[in-house]
Amino acid sequence: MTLQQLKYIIAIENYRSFSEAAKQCFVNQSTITIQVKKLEDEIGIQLFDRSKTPLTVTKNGETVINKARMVLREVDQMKEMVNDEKESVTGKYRIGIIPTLSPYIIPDFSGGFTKNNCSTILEIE
Amino acid sequence: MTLQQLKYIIAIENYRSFSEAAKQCFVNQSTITIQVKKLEDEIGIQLFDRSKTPLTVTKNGETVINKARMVLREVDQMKEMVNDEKESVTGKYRIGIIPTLSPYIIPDFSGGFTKNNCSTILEIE
DNA sequence: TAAAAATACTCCATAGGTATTTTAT
DNA sequence: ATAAAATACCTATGGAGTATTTTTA
Repeated sequence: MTLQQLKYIIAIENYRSFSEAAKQCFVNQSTITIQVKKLEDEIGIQLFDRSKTPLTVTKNGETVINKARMVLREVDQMKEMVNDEKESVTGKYRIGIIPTLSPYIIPDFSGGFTKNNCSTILEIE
Repeated sequence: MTLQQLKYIIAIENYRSFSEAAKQCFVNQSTITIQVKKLEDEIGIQLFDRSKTPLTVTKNGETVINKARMVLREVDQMKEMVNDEKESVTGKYRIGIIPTLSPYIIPDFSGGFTKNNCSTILEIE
């Protein structure tokens, strides 16, 4: 099972079509066909019923696709959390400055340090 | 990002060692090294600090690994749900039988139909 | 000096592409 | 007849293995 396969089956459910899902995922139709079949083989169930047009999602398919959405949501959250943490710089900073000048030189950091305003500090230092 | 890579980083956190994680994942150490580096490159952060022995997990690493556990948990739940549904057969059944014989032939289905007891019925039919 | 991780290759499994055939409206 | 899915075949990327070198305690 790959995260790509999960994206594919979600797209298929959205568009009720292998061809359309392929377009939306920027791959060709045979890729979708093959990857869906691989996933179906791996978990041992049929996800879609292709005997009609448009295709239908099987009962098991609904279960799997709903969970697939949750999996990909977790992955997205992971990336978001990392990006948030990447921007915030943590640790201790010691700044030496003449008291009279400090209000003019040191900007407002009440919002916390970020890579942007922190690089400024480092340059001052 | 692959589900394998997520399994690798979880194993590393468990054992605080690339080599030991490799053993537990039944791959060799260079595979772990390379896959972790690929993941780190993809999400743009360092997950582990290798400059010490045993290695340490970075702050961002903790975040990612915790989320990785949640992702894999969702995947496991997906498989469980599918297996549960695979065993239960749904739909309507029509059984013809002489009333006098029914208590002797038709077993107890109060627990619902499963592939096991259902195949029995089909043979009777 | 003895571990653990990084590096340099090699191999091959497979994701994805192209072209064509089959199936369903 | 036409659009969609399946199939056959090809290519190339990358996951994993082996061997070796660099680190760290």
